[in-house]
Amino acid sequence: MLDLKFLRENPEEVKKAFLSRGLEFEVGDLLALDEKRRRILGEVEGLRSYRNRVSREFAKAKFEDKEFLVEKEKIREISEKISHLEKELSQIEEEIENTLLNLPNLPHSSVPIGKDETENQLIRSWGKKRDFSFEPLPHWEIGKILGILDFERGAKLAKSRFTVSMGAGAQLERALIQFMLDLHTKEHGYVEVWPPLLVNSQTMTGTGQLPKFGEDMFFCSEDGLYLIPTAEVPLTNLHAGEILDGNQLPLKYTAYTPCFRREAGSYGRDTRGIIRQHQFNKVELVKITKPEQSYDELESLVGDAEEVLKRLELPYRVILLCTGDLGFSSAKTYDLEVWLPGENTYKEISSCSNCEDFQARRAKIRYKEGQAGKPRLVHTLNGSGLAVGRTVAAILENYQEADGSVIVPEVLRPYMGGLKKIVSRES
RNA sequence: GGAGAGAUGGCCGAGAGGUUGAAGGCACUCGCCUGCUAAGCGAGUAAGGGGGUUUAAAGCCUCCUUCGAGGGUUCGAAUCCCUCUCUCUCCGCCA
Repeated sequence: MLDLKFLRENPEEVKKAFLSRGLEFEVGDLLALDEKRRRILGEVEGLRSYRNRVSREFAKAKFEDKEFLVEKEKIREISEKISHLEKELSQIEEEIENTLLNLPNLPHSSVPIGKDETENQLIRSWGKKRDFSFEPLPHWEIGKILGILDFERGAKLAKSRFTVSMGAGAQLERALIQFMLDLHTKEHGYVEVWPPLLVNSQTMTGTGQLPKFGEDMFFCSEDGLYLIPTAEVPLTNLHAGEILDGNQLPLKYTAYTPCFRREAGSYGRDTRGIIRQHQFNKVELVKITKPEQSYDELESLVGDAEEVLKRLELPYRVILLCTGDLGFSSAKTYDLEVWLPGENTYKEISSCSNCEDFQARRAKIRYKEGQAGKPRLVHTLNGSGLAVGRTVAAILENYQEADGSVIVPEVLRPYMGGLKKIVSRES
């Protein structure tokens, strides 16, 4: 959420920042509303102050005095006026809140200006694309040949964009989750969390999914709960409403969770394979930091995610998103894109963002340095470390052999009972 | 799902219509005292918002709000009434 004070003092800067995201927003109305709010607030407070003072005197007064009765009537009228103004005030405040909740974050100054993904910046590439002596297949073909990915039965059980993983396919998901969690907890210092997969609307508002993106989520209306689209939601909101001890920052959390997305409006994109599913596994990384350390922490967060790809020996590149491609809550985002030889393309497999105080302001996550001083908003960061389904796809495509079998990456073998090669399953 | 009890500051806990933003304790901070430690003595320690002061921040001054959330009664509500949420105990159900 945008800081109203910042907007008040830098209206032109804010306008320009939104424009760089492709959002035309007239700040004038909001500022006028804010001015009106402060005017009425001043009036209400003055009246309340008067009422409080007189009421306190009543405590000592004789209740039968004529003066008391007259004054009492007067205060009654003032109270009516107050409640009238309060109603107006809360309407204005709601309108302001509503507007602010629907505005995206401001891009960081290091983010390149650009209108869409074509203007994203390549930061670095890693790994060598393998030379195939045969035509590499896309992962859905390999999955079918091996009998480890079943799209028809997924659609039968639920609907399209649901897939059943069988045998080594299911095992591969589990092995990857275990491998990633072990890496992040044992070597990168993250605390493992197993959070609720259903959360309430307040939590969804804290990280920015609501009110704007309700359509993208599965919602259980009976209970007012949403299925999480990413573990970023419960992890970041863990400390919602809290004032943390500055000495404990940064906090680093990791969680494996299934993620649920309705993918409304993505018809026709990635319709084949397991790249875009309604339900997928992901290991998420979240950091809660002081403002002055958040950009260093973003770099190391990206490194933590990259390490997974390096150990799996999957070629990838790091992309810095331009202003026009930036997510709603993010001030700066790096995407990791893994090489998919079967589809001859790079595909996003991780997205690492610094949300600065955007989510912290919504979720009221603050910290205090020692005894003295005011609470300050923390910065929140999140990144995939990694999307598990897409990692499976990348392994199938990068490690495929001419006979249709797939070599198991070395680091995963201990997690697969020593399995070195996935061969066709007798179905 | 049924019955009952409860929700107060960083924590524990008093408070039952009127200078109570809230006794007391614990914890913490600063000072004093003391070979060290412990104890003792003194002072202090909630958050949000508006306005003022300041180049700005910090700080300071001032006002308002907040005792789970929302609404009501009243000149005045932590205290009375209603609704909701959550926690605990017992019963039922259940992996």
